[in-house]
Amino acid sequence: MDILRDLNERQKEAVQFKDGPLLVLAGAGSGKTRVLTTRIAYLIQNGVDPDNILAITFTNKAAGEMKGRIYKLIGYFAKTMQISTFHSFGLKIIKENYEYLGYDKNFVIFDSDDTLTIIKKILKDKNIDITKFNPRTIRSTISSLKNELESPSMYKNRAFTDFDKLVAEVYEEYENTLQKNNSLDFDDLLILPIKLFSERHDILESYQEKYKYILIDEYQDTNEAQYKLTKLLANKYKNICCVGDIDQAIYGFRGANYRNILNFEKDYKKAKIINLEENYRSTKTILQAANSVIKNNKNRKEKNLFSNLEIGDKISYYRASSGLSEVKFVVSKITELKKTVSLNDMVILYRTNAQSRSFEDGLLKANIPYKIIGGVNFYNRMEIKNLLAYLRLIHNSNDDVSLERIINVPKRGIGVKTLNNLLETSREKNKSLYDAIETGKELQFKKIIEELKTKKDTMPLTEFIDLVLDKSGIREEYQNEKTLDADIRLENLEEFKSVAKSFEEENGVISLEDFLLNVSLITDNSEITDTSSKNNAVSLMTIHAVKGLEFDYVFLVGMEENLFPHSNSLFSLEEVEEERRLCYVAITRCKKKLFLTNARIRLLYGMDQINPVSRFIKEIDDDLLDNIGIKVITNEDDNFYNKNNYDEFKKVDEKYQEMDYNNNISLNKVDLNTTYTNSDIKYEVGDFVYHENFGAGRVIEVIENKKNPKASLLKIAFKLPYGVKTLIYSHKSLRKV
DNA sequence: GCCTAAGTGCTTTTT
DNA sequence: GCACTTAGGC
Repeated sequence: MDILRDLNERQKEAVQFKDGPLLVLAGAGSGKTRVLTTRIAYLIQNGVDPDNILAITFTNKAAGEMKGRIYKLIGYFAKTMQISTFHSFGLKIIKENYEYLGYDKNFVIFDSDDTLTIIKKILKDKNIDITKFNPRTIRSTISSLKNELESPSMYKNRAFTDFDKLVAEVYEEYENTLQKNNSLDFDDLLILPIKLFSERHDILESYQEKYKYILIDEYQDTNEAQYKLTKLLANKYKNICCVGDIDQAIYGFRGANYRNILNFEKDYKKAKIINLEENYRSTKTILQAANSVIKNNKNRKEKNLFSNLEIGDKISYYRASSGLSEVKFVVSKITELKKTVSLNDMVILYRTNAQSRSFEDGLLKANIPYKIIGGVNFYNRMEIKNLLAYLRLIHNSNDDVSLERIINVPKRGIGVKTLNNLLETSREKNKSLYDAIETGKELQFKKIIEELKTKKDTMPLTEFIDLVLDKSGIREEYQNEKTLDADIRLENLEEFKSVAKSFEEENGVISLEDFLLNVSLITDNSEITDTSSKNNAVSLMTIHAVKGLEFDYVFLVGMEENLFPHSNSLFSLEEVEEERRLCYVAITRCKKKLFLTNARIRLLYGMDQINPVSRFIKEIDDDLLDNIGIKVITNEDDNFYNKNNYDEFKKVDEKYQEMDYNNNISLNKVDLNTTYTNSDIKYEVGDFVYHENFGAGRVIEVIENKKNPKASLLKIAFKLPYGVKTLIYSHKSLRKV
């Protein structure tokens, strides 16, 4: 079979390029995955041993998909090939070298929840006020440091502010705690292999020999650690093929650095570079919209992505009066579409997970099946985490974090006091909490675990899980409760068992150890949330989660300033540009028809927010947009709100909601007869104002300039998604409401 | 030690 | 709006 048959010239070139460094700059929808998979097949057809190929993707989903596609091309060989995410590849290396790295065989991986618990505990021990220093911020700072390969001692030398000094201390303590618990965090999965390779050249060389051909997907999203890891591995043979697109770099917040792409030529002399610029996915209209948005980024390389597909439909833009009416609009469109189109071809995309709920409600009411990808995690539910903690403790009795979690679950009368005593003893005797248990109710708990330990290797995993549920008393507790909530939790536990079962079916007999390690890798992002779905369902997900996928019909919702671009990003150009790339990713997922929506007022986190139209909408050429319903983006329209006081917003909105849904036209006739002038406005504390970028706000302080009253400043409180932000402004950028 | 009520702070995106 | 924490009564 001719695997090259359907490729264009550029794609062929990329596939056939054999030895040496190769960078493929692949625009959205240009057949990137196809090139990668075909290239792998081609290498194998031309004599490369599949065992010598390493392919790295970003998500488990992408890895799975790539495996499937290679399997289709070349069959059997695909099974043994190493196709995985950076993190699972790292885990593999660690498993093969745990002793050298100083871990016991039964090490476990802590997810971000566990690590947060550790950080909180360290802060408590140090008597640090948690309200002053946010544990999450500390955690993410430590994570960034780790990904930048900066050790606690290195960081100490350059920590000068109070916060930095604290982080340095906590970081050191945190690393000790992980070590003591015989555990790793996610970042360690990348760092430890690097450590291993840097210290042991012989080991590095054996891996270099094994992985003679390396392929990396989504290269623009690699961070320092990932970059370093690939560089080490590729250093000997330099058969490295990286694929990426700077315009789709959306993981800067996690330390990814798209400049790794720009530096490729410096890193690998005589690198071959191939541009893929023909888009096979989207209509001309959609592609043009995407291009007109992304061209506003200053930090990028100009490129010319084109489509030879039809012009297609215009993009529908709907500005709803409220969050609710935005939902109604989307649901009504889906209802209409589903008469002729499969629900599987539709997706609702949003910037933040919090936005999914209202769409869920709407779809539920309309009886439209949907599935949520990502979002509130199955593995994050209390009952699952508790069960996992049991399993982990059984597997690794040094795991203090898990022990603390479950020693009193279900209630055994072991409270704070007992636990503190136990902590004391464990510290004195330098033992793990588990080993420090000698008396009392704790001992009964220990006996349960001991008994389970002896049984763990005597039965299939699913049976063992049942045993844990019974012996621990978890099942009994929920059964006795007889509430809907408890029933759901029981169901979730059953669901967890079936996850274990499918692991067994896939891999044959699986040890508790392998199960735990595998589960922790999918822990933080699953696609299990699958509420009402059969085989036919609308997908809901964040834009981050949709990367790499495509849909005929895309609803991109919440196109408002503060939401998208997100309010946290507005203060830095770099971050706004990342938001813009995110928008580019969202638009380019769409094959046939794109819907953009937003709301004038929305209820978020319990408060009303009034946001301006997203700048990304304004960046799209007007003639590509088809405005449905009320007339939009005109100044008159925005002024409509500005002319009212805030309390009236809501009343007007209620009216709007009825009207714009049933009778769009009448809205244009609304005239409030209020005049508005820009000069000589006196502001007082309590006045409502409207700002171009931040939306509605309220004056909390007037800082007068007596000499020049017009230069007086105002302290304004804006209601942003997570509370109130105060900013100081001159009159100029504001309008009184 | 356990339970409840009240209070607080928060959520950008993910392996 | 929610999840998590804390205080105080039992």
